[in-house]
Amino acid sequence: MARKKQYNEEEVIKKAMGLFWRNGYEATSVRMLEKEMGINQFSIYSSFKNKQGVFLESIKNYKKEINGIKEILRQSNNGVLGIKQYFYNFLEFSTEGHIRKGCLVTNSVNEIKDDADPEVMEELKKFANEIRELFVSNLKQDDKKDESKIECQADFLMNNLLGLSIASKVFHQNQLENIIEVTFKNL
Amino acid sequence: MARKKQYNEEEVIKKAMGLFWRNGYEATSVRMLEKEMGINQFSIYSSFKNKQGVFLESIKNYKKEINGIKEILRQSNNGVLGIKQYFYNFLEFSTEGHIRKGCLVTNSVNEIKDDADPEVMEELKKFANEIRELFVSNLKQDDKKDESKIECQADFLMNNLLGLSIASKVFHQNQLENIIEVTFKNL
DNA sequence: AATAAAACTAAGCAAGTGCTTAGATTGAAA
DNA sequence: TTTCAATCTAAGCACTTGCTTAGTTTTATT
Repeated sequence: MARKKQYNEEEVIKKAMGLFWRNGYEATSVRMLEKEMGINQFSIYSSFKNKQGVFLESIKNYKKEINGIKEILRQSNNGVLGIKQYFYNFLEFSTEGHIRKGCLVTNSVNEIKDDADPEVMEELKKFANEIRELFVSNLKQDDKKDESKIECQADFLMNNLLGLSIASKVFHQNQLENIIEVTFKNL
Repeated sequence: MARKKQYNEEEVIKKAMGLFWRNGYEATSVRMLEKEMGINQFSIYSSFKNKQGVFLESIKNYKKEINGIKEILRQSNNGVLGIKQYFYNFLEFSTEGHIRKGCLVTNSVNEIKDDADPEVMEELKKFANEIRELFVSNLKQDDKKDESKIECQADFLMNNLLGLSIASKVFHQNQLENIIEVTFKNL
């Protein structure tokens, strides 16, 4: 007794995610989302409540895609080397054609004002910590490291991952590879 | 035979810089600049041409303030240790009250779209490379390091500096200190 | 005191923002 | 085949954006 949706919500979110990733949150207008997602504003608002809703859903989708990479590492079970591989994957992942997009989460952390959108910020912090925990569990796979050293190294690795997202916009490919090599040299 | 300006351009730019730093480029409107700088829109446009002009001038001012720190290090002449000190200074510098603002340049690199504002982007890249060169010259103060190793380490250090700017918004103070310690542990 | 150029104020412009709503279209159940 | 709620389109809402302009005030020089 009703009409069927003419679009698939997951499909249109993927497109929205791409736009947010390339463009940033604020710089992406609902009109642009309309075009990119290929659906009318009304549909956007009825499916995702508002622009923030589209963004939160985009972050969820991003998580899913990242989880794909994470899973590979978790299974490989080779500690620090696994993390290093993750860094290289990340470098590829954050590049589209010749455009370096960085990491959607890092970009957003930097853009979104803590107090202006606490809900989104909370989501982003959670995400960053999930990756950090992944690093911790991988570091534990290598023997003879005490707990506190592992925590420090995880922070250090996160810092370099966050940095790469920005560095990728300013530095050349070979510099980015240098960075990864030096980062893992003494771990 | 003309009226005198009722404001000092350097003074109002300092205020503008603070606002851009806290708020980001896009999120700062000319109306907000009016209030913060304490002058009328007309004056803003006649002194600095447009919003981008105010921003470029703000970056120059930021450079000046950073140069203050840089000079201390240059004179101290103690290589890697000098850079480490710079990192700690940066951490303080990027904090105002309890609010972590990160680095104005890093924030901007992340926000400004390469092709949308190439002029600003060029300025930011130059700035990043100036700091990198400072690192290179400090690294050379320590003996027995070959050229290529120094270049790699400079990239690595820049990556950690860029990272800190974002990490400071997501992690706690002690984690930030951990990061610096691990970064310099094996240099 | 008269002049005129620079600096000021404040109103206003077109275009863009996030979001809503009135009305036409669809399509599965009655 | 009729019904009617979900889905669509497109126009429009109030508000903000960067920037301009008409008109007033100031002030060093004549």
